[in-house]
Amino acid sequence: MKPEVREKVEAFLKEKGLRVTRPREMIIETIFESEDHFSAEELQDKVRAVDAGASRATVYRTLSILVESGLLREIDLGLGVTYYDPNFIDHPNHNHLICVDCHRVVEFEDAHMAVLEDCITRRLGFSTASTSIRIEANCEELKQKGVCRKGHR
Amino acid sequence: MKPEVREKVEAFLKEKGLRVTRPREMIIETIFESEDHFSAEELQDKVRAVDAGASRATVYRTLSILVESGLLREIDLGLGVTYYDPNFIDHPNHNHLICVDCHRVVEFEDAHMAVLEDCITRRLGFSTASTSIRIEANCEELKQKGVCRKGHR
DNA sequence: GTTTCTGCAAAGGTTTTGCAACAAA
DNA sequence: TTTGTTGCAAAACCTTTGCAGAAAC
Repeated sequence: MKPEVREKVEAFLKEKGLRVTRPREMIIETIFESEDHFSAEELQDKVRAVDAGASRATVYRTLSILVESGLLREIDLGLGVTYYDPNFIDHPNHNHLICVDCHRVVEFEDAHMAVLEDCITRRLGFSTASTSIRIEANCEELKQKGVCRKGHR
Repeated sequence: MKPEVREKVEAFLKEKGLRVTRPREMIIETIFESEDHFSAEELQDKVRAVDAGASRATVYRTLSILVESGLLREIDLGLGVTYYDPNFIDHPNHNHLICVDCHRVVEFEDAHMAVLEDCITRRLGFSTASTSIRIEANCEELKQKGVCRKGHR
């Protein structure tokens, strides 16, 4: 876990008066030790691998707390399960491109996009306090060579 | 149902050799007689209101067929239920702005956005065959006046 | 010692599916 | 008549919740 992330997480726990329990600690550690997106189930499997684990209920409850605090963000990859993104602490303005072929997710930041997004949003009568852009696309590699790095499909 | 929509839907049914049954007819008619987004449950309620209705299973099965055919698109409004958008036949390139405050959904098309989206997508190694952009935003009206037209929250 | 948290198991809600009866072509 | 479709009910899924025991502070 990066120092600045650890700092924010610890500050958050202290501020909210949340108790530092073993399951909670393990879950938070596991989430922020990687930049990968994950589902609740994937998280639980990871936690179980390094420790006694935590119950499904505790996993969901901890996720819920972190999302509410803004440290973690829910993202929809169109797979019918909620995924979570731990990278918003480091990159508050990133967006996602989701490959509909291989389900690969690529994070990107683009200043032009941010400006344009802001224009459009205002024009429609909204403010940009909390926007997120998701692009669904097709894998060029798959289209041309019939395969893609992730190997799905 | 607009003529061009009816044309495409009928062509699709014929091409796939799908039978024109009463429930199927009613469901398709109901979907495309309005431009509203809807959930499976909302659709079933609407169908039930004008006719004997159709079972939940048939509603879901018909939705599934239409989505597969490209006549209807699933959209995620972040409400935990799948919503459907019947407007892609008329406006294949529109995008959605979703108000996280009132859940209002605004459709928009923007040429600059389309170009930029294409640039970013290519730069990342993907093709733009099937992209969609979703902007989450806050309602300006709600922020300033404490209410918004939809009345939620 | 309080207060919060955990785990379990049950419940909740949406979507899918197996199967026998039924209807379209 | 043949083949595809329907409806029902059950199952499958993911996620949430009530509650009693356990753990943090």
